[in-house]
Amino acid sequence: MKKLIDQISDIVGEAFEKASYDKEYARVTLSNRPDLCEFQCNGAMALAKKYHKAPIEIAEEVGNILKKESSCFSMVSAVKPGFLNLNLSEAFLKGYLDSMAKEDSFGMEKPGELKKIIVDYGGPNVAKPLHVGHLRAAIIGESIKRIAKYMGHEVIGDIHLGDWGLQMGLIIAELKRREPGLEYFDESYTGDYPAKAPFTISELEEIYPTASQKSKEDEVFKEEALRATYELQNGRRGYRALWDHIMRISKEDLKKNYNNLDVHFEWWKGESDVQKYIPDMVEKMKEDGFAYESEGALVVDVKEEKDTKEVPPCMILKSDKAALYTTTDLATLLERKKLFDPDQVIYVVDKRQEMHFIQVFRCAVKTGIMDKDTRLSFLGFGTMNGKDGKPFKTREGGVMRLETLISDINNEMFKKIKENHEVDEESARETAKTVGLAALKYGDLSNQATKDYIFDIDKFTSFEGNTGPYILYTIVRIKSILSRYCKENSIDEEKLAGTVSGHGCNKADNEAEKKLMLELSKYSFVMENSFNELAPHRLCAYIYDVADAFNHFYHENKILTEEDKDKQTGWIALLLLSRRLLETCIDLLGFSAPERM
RNA sequence: GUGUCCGUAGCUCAGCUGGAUAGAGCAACGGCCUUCUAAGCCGUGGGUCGGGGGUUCGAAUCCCUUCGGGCACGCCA
Repeated sequence: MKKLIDQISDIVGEAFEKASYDKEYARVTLSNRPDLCEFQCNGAMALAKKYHKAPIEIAEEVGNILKKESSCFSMVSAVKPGFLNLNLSEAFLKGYLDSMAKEDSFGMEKPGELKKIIVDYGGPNVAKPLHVGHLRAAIIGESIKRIAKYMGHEVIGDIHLGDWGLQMGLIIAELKRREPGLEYFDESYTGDYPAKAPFTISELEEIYPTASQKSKEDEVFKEEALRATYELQNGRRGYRALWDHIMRISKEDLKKNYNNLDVHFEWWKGESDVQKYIPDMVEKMKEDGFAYESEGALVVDVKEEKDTKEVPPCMILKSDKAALYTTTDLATLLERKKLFDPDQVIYVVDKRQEMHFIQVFRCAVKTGIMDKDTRLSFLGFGTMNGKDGKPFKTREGGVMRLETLISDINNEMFKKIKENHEVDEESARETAKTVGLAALKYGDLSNQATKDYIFDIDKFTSFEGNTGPYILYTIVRIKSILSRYCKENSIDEEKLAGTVSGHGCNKADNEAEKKLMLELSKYSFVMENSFNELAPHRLCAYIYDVADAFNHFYHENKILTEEDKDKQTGWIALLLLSRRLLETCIDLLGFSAPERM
């Protein structure tokens, strides 16, 4: 089904043609003056010069044709300089919404070309707890992934673990100092290693920062860590066994934490998975003449003529011949090409890494790791700041763990729920979790991803105004009316949609009802837009508008006590559509609504 | 220094490929609960869109310049 705005543009376009004007100028947009009209076409003003005619004349001409020949507008008027103002007829709007209600995805057309897309988000390091720095990648990435899937693309989310390199050596070295007697450190040991790890996740989380700090102060220890890293990477049995333990325990913990955020990855790949590609990849770059030595390191030039600034060469190997971040990212692309052959890879990463990814993308294309027509997208997000405008910290100045943040929010929500209603402990806890997650995610996603934003726990948990809880509250209201309606009329709730589908919505008979219907009709337009721009905040703004329109409608019309049963049925159909649409949208944002709150 | 992003109401943010009187939320003030959840609704006040030029019939939006801030600029990830 064509988007409403396109349908109208087509109709206006025909009128343009009939008046022998170029129909390219007939594009209709949403009105920026809702007090004057619902839609507008500004084409007449742009055409004036071309046809040497006053814009208002053109607008009037086209307007007259529309008035005569089209039944889909309830108002057509040409105004002042040359605006063509349009209001949709109630019958046309009803027809459009009824089609939306019947079709999959509310009639949104799938893109002509379905793509294979990898979304790279997450990027946590093993053995380190998730902290607020990981939050944005998880929230934004998950939403982008869900939206892309919804559009019909084949999408894979990859966590891309930081599970290789010095950090692992540090942990092993520190462990060796603490418990040198363990069999993992005995090189003559040939038996099987224990199935149980010699540490818990909380010990692991303490070991890493300790070791990291120590390596900065203690040269000898640093040497040990480097050596352990080297030995691990060269397959020392005991170290490999320890690494396996670290990975297993960490992944388990990560999974638990990401599950709490309702964030899920299709691939749990990491840096370690692609090490095997590196030697051949580097060798080929040398053979093909792309990689050369510079200041002892192996680099590939990636600067281009159109650059406005200096783009340093992409470093493949350090002067000590060790691989680095860039190398691993290139090898990762190589593997992705091999395993999935994506049309697009979207990196949801801190925007400070932009230069690095420019280098990697260019190098990958230049050296033939990726095809030229594969789209490599960098979605850089801004920093999460505290109320003081500086990077978010705990009161003590440390990094706040994600777990702490989530439980703080949930507790605050729980308190609020208990204050508002009499509910039992267990269901209040459950609701608090659902509402808390919505508050957190909506608070993040409603801001433009690329900008820094102020993370204000008080604001998010106050849940008044433009917040996740407000959206949920609206949905809960709708659900509540629908279930009462079913009870009063002895209808099985499951079958309600079928019962009213023949009737459909009403031809709006009041301003509030029409406003809601108009908002709902924008759905496909907004959805496409937020995918094309990788902008979940557009979806947030939209559902806020829908919720706002619904609440207005709710206060203007008493649905359950309406005596005109025909009208009431139409409203129920409208509510069903509103609920389904809102629930679809919040699912794409990564949260859900409770039954009551 | 070079590059890049940002600067919109007291605060936090929107503003679609330039369009008619710049919008929300919070905070402030005033209304609305015997009727579908008041986590709601309605209303009032609050802005020379950092400054200055330019392009255009028309600029918060495009270009230039200037001021202020964030960030990035070869062996960390």
